[in-house]
Amino acid sequence: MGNELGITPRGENYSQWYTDLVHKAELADHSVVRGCMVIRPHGYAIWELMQGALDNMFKETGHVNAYFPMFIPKSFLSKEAEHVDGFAKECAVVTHHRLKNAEDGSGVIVDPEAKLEEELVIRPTSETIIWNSYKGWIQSWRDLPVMINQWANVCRWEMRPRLFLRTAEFLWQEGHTAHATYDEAEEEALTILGVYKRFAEEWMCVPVIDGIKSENEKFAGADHTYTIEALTQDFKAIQAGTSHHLGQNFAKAFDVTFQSKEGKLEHVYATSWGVSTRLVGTLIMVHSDDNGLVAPPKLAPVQAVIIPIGRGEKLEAVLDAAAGMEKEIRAQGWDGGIIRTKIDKRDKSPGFKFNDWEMKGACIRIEIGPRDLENGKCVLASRLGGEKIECDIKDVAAKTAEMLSELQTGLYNQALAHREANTSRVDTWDEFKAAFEGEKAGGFIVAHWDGTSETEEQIANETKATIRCIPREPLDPADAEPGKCILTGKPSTQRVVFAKAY
RNA sequence: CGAGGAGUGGCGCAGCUUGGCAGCGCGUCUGCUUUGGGAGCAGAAGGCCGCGGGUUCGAAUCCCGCCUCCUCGACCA
Repeated sequence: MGNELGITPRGENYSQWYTDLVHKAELADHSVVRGCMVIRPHGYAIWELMQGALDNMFKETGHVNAYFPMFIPKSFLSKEAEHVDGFAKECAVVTHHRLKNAEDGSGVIVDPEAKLEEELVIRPTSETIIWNSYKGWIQSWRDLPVMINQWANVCRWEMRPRLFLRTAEFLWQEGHTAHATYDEAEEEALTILGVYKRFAEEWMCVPVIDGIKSENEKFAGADHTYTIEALTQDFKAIQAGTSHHLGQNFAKAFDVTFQSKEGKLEHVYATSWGVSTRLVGTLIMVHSDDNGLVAPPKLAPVQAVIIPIGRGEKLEAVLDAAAGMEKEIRAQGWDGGIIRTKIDKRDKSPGFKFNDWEMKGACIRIEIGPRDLENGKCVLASRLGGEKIECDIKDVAAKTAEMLSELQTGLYNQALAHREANTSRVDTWDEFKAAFEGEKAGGFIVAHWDGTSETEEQIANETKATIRCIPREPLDPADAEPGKCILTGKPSTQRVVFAKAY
């Protein structure tokens, strides 16, 4: 830890800052199980808000929720060759179904007689088990499209976990759709990409580049993969969401066919798409500061915190006023809901509470004490900027709502400015290498590439930078002009986005 | 899997070199005073020093074996 009270500053050790913040803001703990985390109520509240917003968007675009088992027969994984290659190395496997007491009294052991006939893989993703079901549900063009989402946990046995960003078990949503035509599946993949981009930018205040993954980086088993990519404060890219067009790969692997209007038997076209609790990590990485969590108002568990100041008889009057304010602020509403408001009545000093709520990312802090009460005033401070402003008590609800709106746009603008300041174009290999060397190096580097996997691999080997995506819309019109590959000098049709990634 | 580091009250750590009453800070509990940027004083509770073995009159400390975690690599839909 940086010191007893605060957290390690970002400039001193960014990784440590992130870990300190997650702990001190009470978002999550490391579990006793390696690679797994305990998501604490304050962190889970952010995830619930994300779920709520995304779930609405999925339903508005025609999807329904369902739930499939977490255990997948091992044989299912081998049905799609690329898919198993992509996940085999990180699967947890269930081999037995019973424990028993050891005969020597040393404790509990796995009962060797309870071995499963077919081992079960704990889902790293659910394509295989879901497509097994779809086979039974889809016979005719009338059964299509199938547009199902599930909220679930998945397990990927990662070698190097990091709270929220990469854990062995994580929470996510995964959408799995089936369509009659390639074009329809393509439209679906892009619709979801749009949902993800809108969620990142409008809810999380995180500007993202949306684009298509290179062959090296695409999902195992996909025809092609779309992604949204964000930039952190330490100049690395975070893949924040992906939407895959699976073509007919899984339909062929699981033999899912339908009779078309013309009476022909055809394999269906598929998509899958997901975002995970990694979004919580992304949120932290993009916005938070040396005083703790900075949460965008739409996703902040506490949008306004009222801190009553005073003691004895005077405190009673202050608490009365605070209760009245809380009621008005909630009723005021913002963004189509109540303003999530809390009065901090803990027996702690005001200074402690100020710091504590900054750590936990409360958007607006409202101070009220005897001094204010006499004048009919209170003091407001936004989590961004933080300067105190005086406000009439009668106006506090309206002012709070106004400040939430300012914070929501302010955070987005700040993150966008950071991304723009750290997005650059280079045209020579020396410049390119230099861009990724040293402590503060990185950011998005927009450069020409000859389109081959070999070149991408060589670039990654020498610089650790990978192609984050080929943007759907050029970030700058000139990016769409042809040029020469940064490494090989061969012809390139357009610039692509490179970065070191989390 | 490779290289480093660390396991000692709830949390963070010192003590180990040179064996001799298990300590400190934070937190917790009690009381009094305090309250506009992490309050003060007084008192209290709380530990099988990661596990197993060895050396010794005596081991947190020395020796051997094992386990776990962290950091940095490698790996990574």
